Amino acid sequence: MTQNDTVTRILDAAQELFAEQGFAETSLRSITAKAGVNLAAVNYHFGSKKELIQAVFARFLGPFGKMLEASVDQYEQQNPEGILTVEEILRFVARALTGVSEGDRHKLAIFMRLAGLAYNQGQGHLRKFLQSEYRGVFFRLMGLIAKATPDLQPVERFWRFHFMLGAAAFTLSSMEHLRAIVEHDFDTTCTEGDVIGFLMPFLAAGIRAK
Amino acid sequence: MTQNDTVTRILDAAQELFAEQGFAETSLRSITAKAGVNLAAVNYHFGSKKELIQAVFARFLGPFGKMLEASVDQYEQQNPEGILTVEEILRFVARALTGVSEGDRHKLAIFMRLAGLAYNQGQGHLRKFLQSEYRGVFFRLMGLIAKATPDLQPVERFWRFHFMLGAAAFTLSSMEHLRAIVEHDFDTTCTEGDVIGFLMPFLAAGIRAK
DNA sequence: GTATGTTTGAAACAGATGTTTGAATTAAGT
DNA sequence: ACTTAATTCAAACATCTGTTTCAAACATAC
Repeated sequence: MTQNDTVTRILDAAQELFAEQGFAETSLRSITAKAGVNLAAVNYHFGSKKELIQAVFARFLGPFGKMLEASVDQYEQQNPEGILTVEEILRFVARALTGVSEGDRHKLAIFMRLAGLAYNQGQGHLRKFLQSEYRGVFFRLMGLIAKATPDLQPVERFWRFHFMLGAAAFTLSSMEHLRAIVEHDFDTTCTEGDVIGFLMPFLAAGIRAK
Repeated sequence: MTQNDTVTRILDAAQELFAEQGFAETSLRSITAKAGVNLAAVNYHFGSKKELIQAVFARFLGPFGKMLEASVDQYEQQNPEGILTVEEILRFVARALTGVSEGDRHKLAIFMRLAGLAYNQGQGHLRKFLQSEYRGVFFRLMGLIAKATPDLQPVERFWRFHFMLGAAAFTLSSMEHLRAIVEHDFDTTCTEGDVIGFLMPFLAAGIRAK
């Protein structure tokens, strides 16, 4: 009801509108209108629109990183010297993603869109913010993949890792649109879990091709 | 030298700035300034900013579609009843892409970045425009892939097609940045052809996983 | 060379944007 | 209860946006 409620409602509204329209296309006025708060509340609580975008992302990234590291830690404690397969790594990632985003359908799409934009944009506040917050999780993941694909040349593994990242970021970030197409063209519905279920064997097969 | 020159210079400048900054983030004033033309020239020659965005795409997508259809036509004439493998399809696409963008080494990366942005950024009009103008090429490609993967469920094939699209768009659009990382971290250089050489087996293995 | 249609140019327009202000309201501390 | 700090609110601000205007420059045809 006091500060926390306003902050949360702004984050919720911004998250949803960002997922629907993108960042530049979403105005602070539409966010505050949807949240039912005053326009000035954004600048009061977050400082600027950029910081609001980062806050939306941080609210997802923080728990995701912790959840992923926790499951990996737990595995490595129970299986010292154990080596994860690619599928197991992907399953850890998927579980962390869906675990964090459960209860809110757009959270995953937002995260992926932000990740994709920050990666594509050669510079900007998004990329810097993402790099500083994401670095630890990123390198940990890379290390696991390296262990799982010992007979792959480092350079090719680097590229394949980014192919995976691209397929995931690109598809999951526009999942809403693609799911609408599926519903229209194939008369079927796809849950978020279905898409991830399709995605994982694709990625696993790609990374150990040939 | 008169009209055509102004139109071309606007398209060139817009193409480059869109790829660097995105659509919503690029103003008509920055475009006309870079092109060295008057601000009103955009609305005079293209009608609106939306139509300018579409024109940028049409200039690349038109020749690409024609070149792709031509090579497929030629193949089907020489090999009636022949069925292309996934690798051969990808090679046709790659050849059409590099063929259209030859002469400008960055054109492919720019277009891929634009394509990625078109998916990720809002721009509903772009999606509709691309769907209505290039449905032919899209469905033709889909049909070829369907023939090459007969034992795949249509819905899963749809998703895998977009996984491929995502891996390609994401990676090729930020190829320059990723190549810089490779050079720094692995002390090796990767040509554009090398990356495509890494990409194609990854995609082929992914689309016929399991 | 004059008339006609096309393209450019500088300026203004109408509206939306992120941000700031300062008073009013609410909550917290003592 | 009184003070103090935190929060909300309506309004204004400065700037940027895409678009329009209309006269000047240009090319073209007769």
